[in-house]
Amino acid sequence: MQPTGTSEPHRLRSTPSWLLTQTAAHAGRLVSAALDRHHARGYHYRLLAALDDTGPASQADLGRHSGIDRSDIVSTLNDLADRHLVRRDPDPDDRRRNLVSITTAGRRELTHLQQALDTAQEALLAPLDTAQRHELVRLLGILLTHHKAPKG
Amino acid sequence: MQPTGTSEPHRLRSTPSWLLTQTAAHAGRLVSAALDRHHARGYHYRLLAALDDTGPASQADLGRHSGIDRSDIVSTLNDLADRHLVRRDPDPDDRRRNLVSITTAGRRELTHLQQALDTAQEALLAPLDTAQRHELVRLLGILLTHHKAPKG
DNA sequence: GGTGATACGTTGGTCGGGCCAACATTGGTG
DNA sequence: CACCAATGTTGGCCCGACCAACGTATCACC
Repeated sequence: MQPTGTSEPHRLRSTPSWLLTQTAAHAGRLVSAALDRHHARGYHYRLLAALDDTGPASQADLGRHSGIDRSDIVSTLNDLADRHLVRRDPDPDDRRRNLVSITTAGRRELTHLQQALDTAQEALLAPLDTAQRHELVRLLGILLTHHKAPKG
Repeated sequence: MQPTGTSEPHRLRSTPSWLLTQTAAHAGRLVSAALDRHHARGYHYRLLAALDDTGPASQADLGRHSGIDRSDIVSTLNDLADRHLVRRDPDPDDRRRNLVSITTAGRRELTHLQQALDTAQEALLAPLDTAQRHELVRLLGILLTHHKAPKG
């Protein structure tokens, strides 16, 4: 691979943050395309997934769980509620909170999104064998854990 | 990994694209903060780095080289030119092209940005040992190569 | 040599994800 | 009771990644 025409500067090619953001961009394109076919975006999936994992929860909790800002939760939830994939009921025990729960249709939709996502993962990781995939996930997991709990 | 309080859904935690985009987000925050101290953004660094690597080049070539859209090259180059970090001269051999070259001040600025970025990389990769860092870079490189040359 | 396709720089948008500030309401604690 | 913290919501901002369109210039082909 000589400096033939159009490859990245080696300066960037060996910069971890560049590799990360670029690979993430590719991943994002695959994921967006997959979700788009179901008229959904990343936030929609994330919220449904979080909801399915935790059961009914307040919007603030959902936000913390999925890494989405409180304010972004609102509009995403509006979308999902409009399509009846989610229900928003006042929490009787704390009138500040909304108790958000996933509906049957929501769970069904989540299944579809999940399938689409799984396919996208496969496309993303195509050039890696099983061991490499696990190693990648492991390394990324270490980084993620480290940078989200800096207090330790 | 028990459902302890406020961690991500395991569903997401084992999804490569999620790990990638989240880690990339953390990386992006570190990098942005580092560049911000020099009043620069990612595009500024990328362009300077590409320019320093390739030598004087047309905007289109710079775009291909750095993965930045032609249209975004324009405004970024405007910024850099305003600060005299870059020069834009008409290419005598092809009057469609601008020949963009990095100035001495630009090269000096690039050095500063590079130092800031190196520090950010270190912070980003802190929890990984040397072997793990290399492995991560290697795996990401494989993915990147694969997804940018789908013809192979 | 003329003509049609292609490349270039530029303008002016769009979109998604990640943020932040502010405010009213409600809850807990001194 | 007074105060502070949390919640939902509105309305904004930024950055990176794109896309369509246009005028100008160049190239390839007949």
